[in-house]
Amino acid sequence: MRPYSQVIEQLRNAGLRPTRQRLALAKLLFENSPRHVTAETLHAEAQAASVPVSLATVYNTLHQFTDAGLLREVVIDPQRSHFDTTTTNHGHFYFEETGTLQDIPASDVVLAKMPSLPAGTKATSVEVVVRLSAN
Amino acid sequence: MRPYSQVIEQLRNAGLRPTRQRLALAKLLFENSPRHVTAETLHAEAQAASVPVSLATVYNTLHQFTDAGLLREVVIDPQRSHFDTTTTNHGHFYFEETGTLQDIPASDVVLAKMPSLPAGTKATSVEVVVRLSAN
DNA sequence: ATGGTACATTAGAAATGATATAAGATGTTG
DNA sequence: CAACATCTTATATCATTTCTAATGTACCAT
Repeated sequence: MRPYSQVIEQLRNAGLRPTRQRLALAKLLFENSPRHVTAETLHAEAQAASVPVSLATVYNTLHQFTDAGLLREVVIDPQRSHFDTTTTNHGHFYFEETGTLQDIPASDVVLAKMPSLPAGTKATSVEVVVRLSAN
Repeated sequence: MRPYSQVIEQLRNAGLRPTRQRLALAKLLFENSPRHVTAETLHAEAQAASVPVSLATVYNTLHQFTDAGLLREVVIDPQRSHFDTTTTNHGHFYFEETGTLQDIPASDVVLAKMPSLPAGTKATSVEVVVRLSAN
């Protein structure tokens, strides 16, 4: 059994070597997928799991995974970047008090129609963001 | 004719004095509304218009206007915050190459239904973001 | 397999850049 | 004029990026 053969394959396709750090972070990310992390929270998790990895490497890895299509960056928090293991278009709830994210079930977000795009452009993502505060 | 009576009124309602700087920034913002700015671009505009105002004041003013409901903060760019003179819920195109924003006509963004919210929360905004790259 | 070489990757520290804060100077209101 | 808000400049903060030396990895030839 080779639990990461798929991730390894995707890393190779992206020209990324399957290093110890990348595999450890991939394990944390995808073993409990779907989930959302920030560089800080993932770094803290790695430390807690006794995976020695520097914060700079966490940042690099998150961006490399994003470029490789394994993650999606979610820009929703003015303070920090979030990353999502679900890479298909979908919406998010953002809890303003806690700064955490939650996926909106795809069935709950239905765009009646796709807006017509400016000439010469193509859409790289379509996202619906609902900001929430305590009631 | 008092071109800013409305803005002055709204500032007063928010407990903000209509100072020279605030009125000058309001003029830049709302005279060519609807529009989008960042702290940097608005500061540069003020300088160009010979309105001496510090960058710190621009930041403060943008947030005060946002709290007063005159502006809306748009979180869409991992690098900086954008502010929009249109405060009602609406969508944005984000041009990844240039980092600029453009409103999506409201008629073009129609949510088939509002997602059901987690218990104990209320939505403070609903936004649709379409990221664009060159075709 | 083994050793070697080129190159990718990592870590830690330092740099960067947007934004926030502090303290003193200035403006505004009553 | 007194009380207080606002502005400015400089400084602080914090997330993120960059730099550089050390280390790891892949590929090649033996």
